[in-house]
Amino acid sequence: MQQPLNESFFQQPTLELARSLLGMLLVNENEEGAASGWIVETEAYLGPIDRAAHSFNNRRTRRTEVMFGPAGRAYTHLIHTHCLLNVVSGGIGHPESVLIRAIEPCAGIEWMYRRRGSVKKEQELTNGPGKLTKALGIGMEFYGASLFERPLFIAAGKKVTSVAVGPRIGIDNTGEAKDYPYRFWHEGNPFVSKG
DNA sequence: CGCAGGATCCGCT
DNA sequence: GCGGATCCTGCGA
Repeated sequence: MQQPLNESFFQQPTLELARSLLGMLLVNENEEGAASGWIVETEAYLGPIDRAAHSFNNRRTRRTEVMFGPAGRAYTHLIHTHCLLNVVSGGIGHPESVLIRAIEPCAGIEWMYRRRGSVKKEQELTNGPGKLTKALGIGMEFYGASLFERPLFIAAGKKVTSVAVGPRIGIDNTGEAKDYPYRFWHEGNPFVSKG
């Protein structure tokens, strides 16, 4: 049984947190058991100065409210028909977050296949931000939930030695912000969404 | 109250 | 590789 990380893990600058999250284990426990995967790809969103972030210019609405709270909570939001999972960082009053873009399946793989429906290859279960939330059964009901407490939490995983850095994905129409090197991934891992 | 657009995925070519 | 699905959020009137 995995143990959640201490809350203090999340008390670090957002870009360092995005790097530190690589290799950590994302776990969701429910009535069926536990499904989990190692984080292999993340993206940082630095609110006030980052035009690509929902919290750009400190925009504060019901949707972005949780990012103004303490670090270590979950910021979930819908895009098209999918749910995306972010880790809130930056501390109180600093609306920053880290998007979990891809994970490598660890436990509960059979349930992931069941939730993902027609997917046949293990690689396609979790190699995208909308895919991994569906595979793990994460939805908007986790908005604001603490990621250092069950049932949805982050635990110590394996050490990632080879880290690559580059621009983010899917945000082409946001001026200079699209070129910021805020994306981190485990180099060579086949479960990364691109590259 | 209506409209424009988005941190995506999937199927088909 | 490309285009459509599909629906909520934010903003302006």
